[in-house]
Amino acid sequence: MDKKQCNTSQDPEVRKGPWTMEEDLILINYISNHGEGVWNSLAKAAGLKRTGKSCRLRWLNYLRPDVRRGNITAEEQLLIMELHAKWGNRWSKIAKQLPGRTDNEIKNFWRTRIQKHIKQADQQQSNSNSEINDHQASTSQVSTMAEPMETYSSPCYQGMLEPFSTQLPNIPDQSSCCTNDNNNYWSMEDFWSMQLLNGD
DNA sequence: AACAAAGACAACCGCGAGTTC
DNA sequence: GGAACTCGCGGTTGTCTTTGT
Repeated sequence: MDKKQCNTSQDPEVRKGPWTMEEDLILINYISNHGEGVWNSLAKAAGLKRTGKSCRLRWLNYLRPDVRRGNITAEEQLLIMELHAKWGNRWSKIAKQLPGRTDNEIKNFWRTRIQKHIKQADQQQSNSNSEINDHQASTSQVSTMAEPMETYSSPCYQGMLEPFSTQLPNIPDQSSCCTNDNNNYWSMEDFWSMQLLNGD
């Protein structure tokens, strides 16, 4: 049997792309009633025209009641950077050290925020040290970052930590940053409140 | 006000590991 | 023992939003 078949079905019935609120509700209702199970069967049993894989991802990254959404705090940023230095791109491993955060969220955070800063810092560094450190400044660490930072000698990481660490005294309250500042997200807490009220 | 570029996030894909039969 | 199947991970792409011109 072709492994790909279970992942990328040719079935035109299989939906792709952004999840609708209705699909989210179906998935939440099904899991709250039956629990998590074999995802492919779950998708079918729940009546969702999605792959099991898609359902799993949606549940883990977005719908789970313990998922924390919203800004990553300075404290978390520091922790991510420390753990990335230790383990490299082991996002799921890093995510386990950050309760409520998903590997996908951390991965995206790293790519969009931290790599940008590294790139900038690296450019500044290479500009100032271009004559001295040609071989260091021209490494490909920004493009992949696939290895633990401990293997890198670039001083840009040192500079990276400072802006975050200086923010530490002003770490915002996590509960407020996750709810009040994200009006464009509909709250999963609402769903779970509804579930509780419905006695499900 | 309209458009383009950049940023941020959600979702998909391919692959390897683990499990079941 | 090995084929079939599922799960989980990391990389990549697509889409929506925000910002700048």
